[in-house]
Amino acid sequence: MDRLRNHIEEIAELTDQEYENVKTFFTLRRVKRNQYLQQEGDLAKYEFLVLSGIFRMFYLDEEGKEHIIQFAGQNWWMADYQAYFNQKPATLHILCMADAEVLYTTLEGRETLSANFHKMEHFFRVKLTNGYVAQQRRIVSLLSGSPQQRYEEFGQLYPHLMQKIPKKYIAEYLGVSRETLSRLYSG
Amino acid sequence: MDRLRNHIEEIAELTDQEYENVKTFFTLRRVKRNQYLQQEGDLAKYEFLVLSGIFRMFYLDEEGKEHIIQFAGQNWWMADYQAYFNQKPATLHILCMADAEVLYTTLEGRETLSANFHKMEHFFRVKLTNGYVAQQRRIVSLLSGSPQQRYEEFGQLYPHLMQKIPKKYIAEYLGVSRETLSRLYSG
DNA sequence: GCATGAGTGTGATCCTGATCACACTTTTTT
DNA sequence: AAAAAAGTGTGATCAGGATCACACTCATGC
Repeated sequence: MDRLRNHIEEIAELTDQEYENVKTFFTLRRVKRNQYLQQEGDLAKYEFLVLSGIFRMFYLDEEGKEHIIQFAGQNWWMADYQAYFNQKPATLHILCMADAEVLYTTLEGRETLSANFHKMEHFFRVKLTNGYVAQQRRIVSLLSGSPQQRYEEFGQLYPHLMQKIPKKYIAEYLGVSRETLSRLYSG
Repeated sequence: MDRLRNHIEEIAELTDQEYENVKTFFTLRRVKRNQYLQQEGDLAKYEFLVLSGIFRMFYLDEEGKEHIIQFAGQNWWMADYQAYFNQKPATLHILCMADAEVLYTTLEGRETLSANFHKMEHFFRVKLTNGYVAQQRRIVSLLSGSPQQRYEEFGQLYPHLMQKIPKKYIAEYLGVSRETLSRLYSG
């Protein structure tokens, strides 16, 4: 279970003792394909670090259409953060797309770790920074790019996801119908 | 110039001595309407905390069309963070829309403050958290909302900006033409 | 205070991408 | 191995919103 340690130490080195303490805040959970990690309406009590497998997090609109906010593969963190940070019911679903293992923690865990270990606060800040930048880039892409451009950009940023994930869902991530996406390369 | 202190202390209390040190990392700059704080191609050396005035940050596409990533009013932080964190040339423009005062700092400033003061790392983490949540919400809105819904949501979230900012730019923020936006309420 | 430019409303037309429909393939499940 | 379900390609049609054009109002800067 040192995968957690390796992951953290990409950003912040921990002593053995520190790590022993840190790891008590995380719990392992195995999830099978098509299981929900969270559904709309559930209290967003946890956030997840994906150790293996793939997830998608999406908003289900009034017409029952999915809009994918995020995919998450190995070493990605994932939560409906709006709900999580306010400890409110989630508005997003998190669904497993390939058998997975995740570590989960609570908001209290995150905040306690941040308060007790400057290193962990640093770790979370850096992670958040990266996430913020990725989202800013995505907003630019959604506002200004054609479906074509968005698709190509996705392929460049996430080549591994491109292979593993059905085009259908990539379309939902890009905000384009699957038919239109299909015509981008077959047409 | 205690506006900085007040702003920080909404999240982290500082001793006088700490604050004296912290403030040396910030510099004040006055900016007039229609001045650029940053243009595409400039090294993204600074990030900005707006003390007064209003800015817009936008991407200028190949056809010369603006796509607004963010507005920033009092107490908002703003930068082309993708460029800033990598110390690369900016791809976004930052333009003053109403006479303003800003404090600016450098990436080195941010990182030094974070390393030297756990409190400041906390401050930045909390700020980033809020920004991350706001962006996640915006992505949901862009993916799933009609222009109508996006417009209403904007009005609810930012009533003050709604009043002060020409509709034209709100349209650019929402990813809708100004004509379409106009017809949403006049039609 | 006048002139220029910026912002806005509104009609007419166009076009990109959504939707609908269906056939075919591949993967999962039992 | 068969059956069900999920994913994909592609044609036909539709529609939401973009674009173009122009008139009018309101700031703003000289």
